[in-house]
Amino acid sequence: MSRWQPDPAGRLTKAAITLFAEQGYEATTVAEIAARAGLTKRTFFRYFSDKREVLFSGSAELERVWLDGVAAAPAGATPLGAVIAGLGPVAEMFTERHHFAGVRAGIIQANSELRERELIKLQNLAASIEAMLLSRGYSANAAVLAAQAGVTVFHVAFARWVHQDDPTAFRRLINESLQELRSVTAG
Amino acid sequence: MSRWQPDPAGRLTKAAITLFAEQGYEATTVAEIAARAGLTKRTFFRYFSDKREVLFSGSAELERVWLDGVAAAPAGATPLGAVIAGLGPVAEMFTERHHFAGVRAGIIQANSELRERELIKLQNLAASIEAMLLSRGYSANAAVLAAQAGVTVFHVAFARWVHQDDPTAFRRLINESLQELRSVTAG
DNA sequence: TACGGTGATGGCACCAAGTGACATACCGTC
DNA sequence: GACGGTATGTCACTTGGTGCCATCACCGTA
Repeated sequence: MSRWQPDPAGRLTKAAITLFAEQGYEATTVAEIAARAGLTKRTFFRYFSDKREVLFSGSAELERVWLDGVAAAPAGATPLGAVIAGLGPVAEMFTERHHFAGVRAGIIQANSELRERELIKLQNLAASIEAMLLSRGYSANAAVLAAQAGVTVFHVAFARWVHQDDPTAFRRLINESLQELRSVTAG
Repeated sequence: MSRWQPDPAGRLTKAAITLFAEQGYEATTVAEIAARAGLTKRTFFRYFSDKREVLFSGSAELERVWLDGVAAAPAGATPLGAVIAGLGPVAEMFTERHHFAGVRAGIIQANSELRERELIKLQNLAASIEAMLLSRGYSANAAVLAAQAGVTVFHVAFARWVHQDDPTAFRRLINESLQELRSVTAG
């Protein structure tokens, strides 16, 4: 029996999602997750700073893809235009993960601690986007609001996307949310 | 020495804020807060569901005042117009509490757990506002986005308000944030 | 004054999250 | 086959949070 099995973080994540889906987040202990992955509680906390974080390791990839997309937007774009343009690659990335995203979203929605963590991830994302917009030369005020508005559009569209069947609908839902935000703020 | 001193929740809140400001949130234990208020850890958790909640008991009042303000908006108002109109009474309410709000905001900003709790309070607020907008007859799509946009405007304005000197500037900052959101989403 | 009922508080045992210190196993290299 | 670095395990400990029951203060009543 080898102590050194490959991809410990991946095994822990898989074990955690299985157990959370089966018996709920609160009813699952870290020791249980670790045991299922053939590891110990102490090792779990070497890979994830806390119990919730095991569900959010993917947020780094979301941030990277989105920021790259914003950076690649045409120079003449409006600030919100650049943020929304960055969601193109994001929508592609999520298309293949519709089922997983649904399972994960179900787990998160069922627990308030996990919803808190999701919100702060989105807020950190907004802060990164804001910094990116500043580096593109937009004003500080425009950067704050465009980043917040963009994250709101993403959040609303994402919630709708996981609750319906077509995995390829994400881009359309983003455009719809954007138009709704525009019509609500117009005037 | 009477066991029954008045306003236990208020004493716990005051003790908590003092200790958090002095030595930080993490370095303060619940037992310490309770002892300072002349109570025990067990009693603390009878008044607050967890350690963070001691800083957020005021959010119920914010929600009540804001919702009442939305309900009192003229019938012909746009959804976002009604939400922003509801911020009038909110701005009045906060004006007298500028110093306290600043101390509290400093504590919250210094700790990521507390920022998480603040974000979910805002999100719950948005959900309540959304329900209120639905009851006023707006469409579901408009209600979601107007509630989100209104909370974003409040959040941005609040953050600016606690970082400057004039306690009466809240209403002006709300209007500025709203205009910035409008100009960012225009087009 | 005595009495009993009600509700708030204290005390205790307990579980789970999270951390620090140290021991131990694996892996490559020489 | 010895060696050093890195990942893992073990153990002890603190703290947040909860269930259970005892205890105390208050209040009405006789």
